[in-house]
Parts: sequence; C-alpha cells; structure tokens
Amino acid sequence: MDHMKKVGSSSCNDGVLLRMGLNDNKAGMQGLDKEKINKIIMEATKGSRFYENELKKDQQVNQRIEKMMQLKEKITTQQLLKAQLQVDKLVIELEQSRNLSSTIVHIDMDAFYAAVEMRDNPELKEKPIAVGSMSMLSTSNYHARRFGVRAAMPGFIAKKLCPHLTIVPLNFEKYGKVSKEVREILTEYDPNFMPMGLDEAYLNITEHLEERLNWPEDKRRFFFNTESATEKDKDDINMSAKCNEGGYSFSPVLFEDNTPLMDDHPEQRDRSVENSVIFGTSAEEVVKEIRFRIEQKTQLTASAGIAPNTMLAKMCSDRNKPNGQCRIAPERQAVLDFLKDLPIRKVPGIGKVTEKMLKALGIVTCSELYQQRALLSLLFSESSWRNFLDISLGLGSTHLEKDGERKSMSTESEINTAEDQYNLCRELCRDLAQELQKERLK
DNA sequence: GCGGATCAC
DNA sequence: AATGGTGATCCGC
Repeated sequence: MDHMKKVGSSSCNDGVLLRMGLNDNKAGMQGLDKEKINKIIMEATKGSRFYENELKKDQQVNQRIEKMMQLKEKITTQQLLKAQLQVDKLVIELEQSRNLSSTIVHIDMDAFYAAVEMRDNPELKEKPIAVGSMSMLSTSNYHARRFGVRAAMPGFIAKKLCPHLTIVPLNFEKYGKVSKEVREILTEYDPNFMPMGLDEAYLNITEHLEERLNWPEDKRRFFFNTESATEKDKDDINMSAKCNEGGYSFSPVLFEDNTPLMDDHPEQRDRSVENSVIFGTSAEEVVKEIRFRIEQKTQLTASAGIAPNTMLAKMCSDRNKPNGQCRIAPERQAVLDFLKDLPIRKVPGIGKVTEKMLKALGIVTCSELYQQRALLSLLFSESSWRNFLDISLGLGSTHLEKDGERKSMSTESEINTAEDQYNLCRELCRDLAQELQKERLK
C-alpha cells in the first residue's frame, strides 16, 4: 500500500482547515454547526496575507510529514522488531518507577476574563461576550462559544459568526487583582503552588492531606458569604458591587482560627452554623473546599482536576468544565482507563502540528500512541518519542518544580547552606518513603 | 550558539 | 481594516 501521496492531496483544503478552522475540542463547543462556522471563517480569511502565510506554514508541515512517511517506508520488519524489544524494556523500567503517591491538583478558572467582566457588569450576563479587540480575542463566555466564538479568534470574524457579540476590552489590572485573591486561597493548601498565567495553577496537596487528617471539624468549616449575591438570586447589583470592595478586607479574617469576629461587625452574625459547610478530609473534599472558597470570595467559578501527576491533573480539570471537578484515582488501571480513548490533542504539549503528524500515522488516541511506540521510536527524536511514551503510559511530574531550585541544588558549590541540606534530606526521605511503599505493594 | 518551529497562557 | 506577545523547549544547522 502506498499512502505517500495522500498527504499531498489533502493539503489544498483539509490541511488549512485544520490550521485555521474551528477547534471544537474545547469546553462548551460541542455539537455546533461546524460546516457553517468554517465556511464563514474561510470567507473572511481567504485572500488575506494571514491566509497566505498560514498556507505556507501548512505546506511546510506537509513536507515534514512526507519526509516522515518516506522514512517509514524504509523501515524493515527486522528493525521494527528490534525497536519493539528496546522500547518494551524501557516500558518495564518506566512502569516500575511509576509513582502514584502524590496528589496533584490543577485549578482552572472558568472563562476567566469573560467571567470577571460579567461579574462586574451584570448587563453582560445574558449576552454572548468576548474579551479582547476587533483584532484579537482572549476569551469568550460560554454563550458566545455556542456561535463558534473562541479564544485566539480575531474579533471581526467573531462578529460575523455572532453579530450580537459584545466585545469588552482587556483590563489586565483587574484580572491580576482577582488572580491575587485566588492565589491567597491556594497558598494555604500548597505554599509552593505553581501559577500558570492568571487563571490556572498546579498544587501539590499531598502534605496538606496528611495534616488535614488530624484537623478538627472547625478547621474545615467555611461560611457562605451571605452578603454576596449567589448565582441563582443575583438580582441586587449594588449589593454585589459593594461586597466586591468590602469583601477584600474581611475575607481573610473570616478564615482565621482564633479571631473573635462578631464584636465590631454585627452584620456578620449570620455566620452561624446553618450558614456554614464542613468539608471532609479526602482529596475531592479539599478541592470542593478550594472551589467553594474561590466562589465565595470572588463570585467566580473554577474547575479542577485531581490526579497523581501534573499532566493527568490538567487533562482532568478539562473533563467537567465549567464549574466541575474530576479525579483520577491513584491506581495504574484508573490512569489507563482515563487515557484509553482520549484524543492525543487533549494532552498538554501536543499541538496542531504534532496532532497532524501523528494522524498521518493513524494515531489519534492515547491507546494508539502506545500501540505504535516502536514505530515512533524510529521516526522521532529521542526526547519526542520518550515523551510520547510517557504520555501513553500516563506518566508526568509528580512534584512541582520551583523555578531554579533544582538547578541550584545540583551545583556542588551551593550545597552548603543549612536550608539546602535540610531540603535535600527532605527529598531523600520522601524518595525513600516512596521506594518503601512500592516494595510493600509488590 | 542561533534562528526557526512548536506549544501554552 | 484587521489574525497576540512572550517565554520555554527542542531541533537542525
């Protein structure tokens, strides 16, 4: 069979659509009229400089694919078998070093910029809106996504898809302020949490979970912010606006342990037991608590993923978006079940180009990525195919690297401070504990 | 090393 | 009329 020319022939239209057309693999974009949307996008884009440039880039990708397919043709059964043996040896090693002992959380604010703008201007609440300019949109609310309007789309095209779209200009100062409020909560669960931009973060809550087991209920009790409007009955705009300003100063106090609260603020009396929730000690409960506190403090919702490593946690947080959460249990089989039919495009690090290259090899899902591991080891660079292998096994970082910390630690000259020695010892102990745990599980 | 490509926010 | 700005990483030269 000769598939070589198939790539070339699809380059005239299909390929460009893949590059410029609608990406519906994001939250809130299922089941819309893709044909119609793509037609509008193509009409607006054809003939532009941008279009010519995209065409050129697409052809470069096609050339890469063609080169890869030629390489593939030359591979003998013998080579493939040998590669299979080598890769499978590595698989066993990787499998042995699989570490399921960390609990990693990925927090993702829902349609962040758009949600902030809607919160601060309730007139926008029922409308399709996007944040950005006529040239470029940063994000859109879920209403607008029904029209195919999404992040990274120019506003003038979005207007064609959705003539009633309201475009709100960016206000980074405001988003930064809200982001800071969220981070104040996150840092309580992991002081080393890792922010990714303004609206996302990874947390390692392994330690928090241990400590939390001994906590009394009162330390896990949180109060509804009765002054702030909740989703359902948010009629009073002034009220919520006022709470915005005021909430900033009183929120932190709310959660402090031993402060006498009621005295100088009589209106806080409604912080009685019936206005509170107690969260449990499991990872799910911790994340529910985090999301609850974020919403009480900012009136914005977040989605979250819980998993044994960052890659899985990130994909998990996407699953029940918006305003949902999802957990992958720390078991090998649970990880593999999650990956089974997952399209590789959902994996962080796999973008449009890699997706297209792998598709040319008949690989769309993570299972297929695993199936073709031997072939991939012959067609891609070492770091690439090893990354593919990690992905298909569900392996990823189990700790959050603090920027630079690793590097300075490994240089001998810097290993002298007491703090470094302490940290090093701490890490060694943790590694040892993990080893022991693995031994016991055998 | 450096520039180009890819990817993510 | 109009299709981001930036940083990180990897690859090939």
